[in-house]
Amino acid sequence: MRYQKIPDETVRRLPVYLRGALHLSRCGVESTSSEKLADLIGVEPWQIRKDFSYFGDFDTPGVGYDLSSLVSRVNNILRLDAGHKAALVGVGNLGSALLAYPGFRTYGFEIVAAFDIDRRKIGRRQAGVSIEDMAALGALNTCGLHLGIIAVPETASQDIADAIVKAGIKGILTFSPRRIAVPRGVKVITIDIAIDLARLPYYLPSNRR
Amino acid sequence: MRYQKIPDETVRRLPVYLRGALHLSRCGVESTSSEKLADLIGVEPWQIRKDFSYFGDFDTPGVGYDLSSLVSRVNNILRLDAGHKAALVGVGNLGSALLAYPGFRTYGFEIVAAFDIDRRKIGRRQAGVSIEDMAALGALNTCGLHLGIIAVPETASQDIADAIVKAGIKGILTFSPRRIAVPRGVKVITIDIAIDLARLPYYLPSNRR
DNA sequence: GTTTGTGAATAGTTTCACAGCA
DNA sequence: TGCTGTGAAACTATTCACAAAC
Repeated sequence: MRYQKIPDETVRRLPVYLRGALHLSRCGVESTSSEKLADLIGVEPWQIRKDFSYFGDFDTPGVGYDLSSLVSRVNNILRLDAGHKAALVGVGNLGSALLAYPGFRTYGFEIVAAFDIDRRKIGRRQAGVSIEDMAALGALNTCGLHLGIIAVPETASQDIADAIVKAGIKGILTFSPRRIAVPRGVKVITIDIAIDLARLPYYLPSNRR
Repeated sequence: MRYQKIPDETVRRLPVYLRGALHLSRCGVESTSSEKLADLIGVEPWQIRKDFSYFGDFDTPGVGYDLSSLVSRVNNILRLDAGHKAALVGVGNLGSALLAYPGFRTYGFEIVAAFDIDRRKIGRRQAGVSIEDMAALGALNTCGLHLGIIAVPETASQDIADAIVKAGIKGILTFSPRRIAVPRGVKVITIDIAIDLARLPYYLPSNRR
């Protein structure tokens, strides 16, 4: 069933499977089944099998998944195997937390550059990265970076996006809830922290449903 | 078309519409059309109309949406109109950023209690909230709080979830990527910061699709 | 026996096109 | 005329059930 469109939902779940597989691996487990993995991460086993089936040739029936080949296969599909360097723009409260966040490493990401507009922060080092002037964003060009993380106030996010796209960034993770417009070929993923909380009350007991 | 199952995807989009409507409202606009709102937030107009149609009686055809009634209607659907008080557990890098995050207010949320395990933090005030000992989590019971935000290290998240559920929390927003088991009737929403970044490379140009 | 891979059935969501109201 | 509300069509994703592989 190779060579057809991969559902976006499948792509969204692959990192979840990857995390589960890495976790088991780190615990010394060498192979697993769709059922065990599903239990661990909280999905149904056939969902995992179906998702993997889009890519074909995952592993042999009857035997389960070999964790190390599973990990490298998913890493390869997601293009994570080479590792990725990212630039962070905005080193405020959230930006600082992101700089220190250990979870990026799980997927081979590393924040190697940070920019801010605040004179008092420029030149300082934080979590091993030195904070540069936003005006120097253009210099990204030469670094082989193609991922940017935006953690600036809402009103500035479009300007920053324009600047980093000009500097060669092809993928943006933004924490600003405002929509940002980018040219074709640039992919934006938005994490809006408050918006997920906003639908929690709807699902609380005693709701009308 | 009232009184049928509301799609989860619709519920997920309502806060987006709400934010757009609030934004226009704050800019002095009094009414809008599905097309203008759609343009602002980056969806298609029929999506908005369809989503609203599940709830019936939104506004009169031919005239557009009155913003203030739109806002109060959506607030009411999402059960945001009474406001919500939340407790934060874990005041590390991320927790501190969340305490200072202004975006929660958009939806009527307020963090009114914070807990940490670190003796040096307990008793201090941060962003107007005093940090309490995690051992005092049980005292939540009496506060009329039913939302909890978990920003503790992965390994501790299940214990914290158990503790706050015991203290009466019905809705949890967790930033820990590990699956949390909760009793029926408790709703968990997970924000996994790194996992969204992990699918960015897949969508980058030069991928095999 | 166990476990995967996958066509087929079911469920859910998006998109369209247009009737109906102001 | 302009815009919403919505049934129906098209599309996408989930779930099942079981054949094939070990």
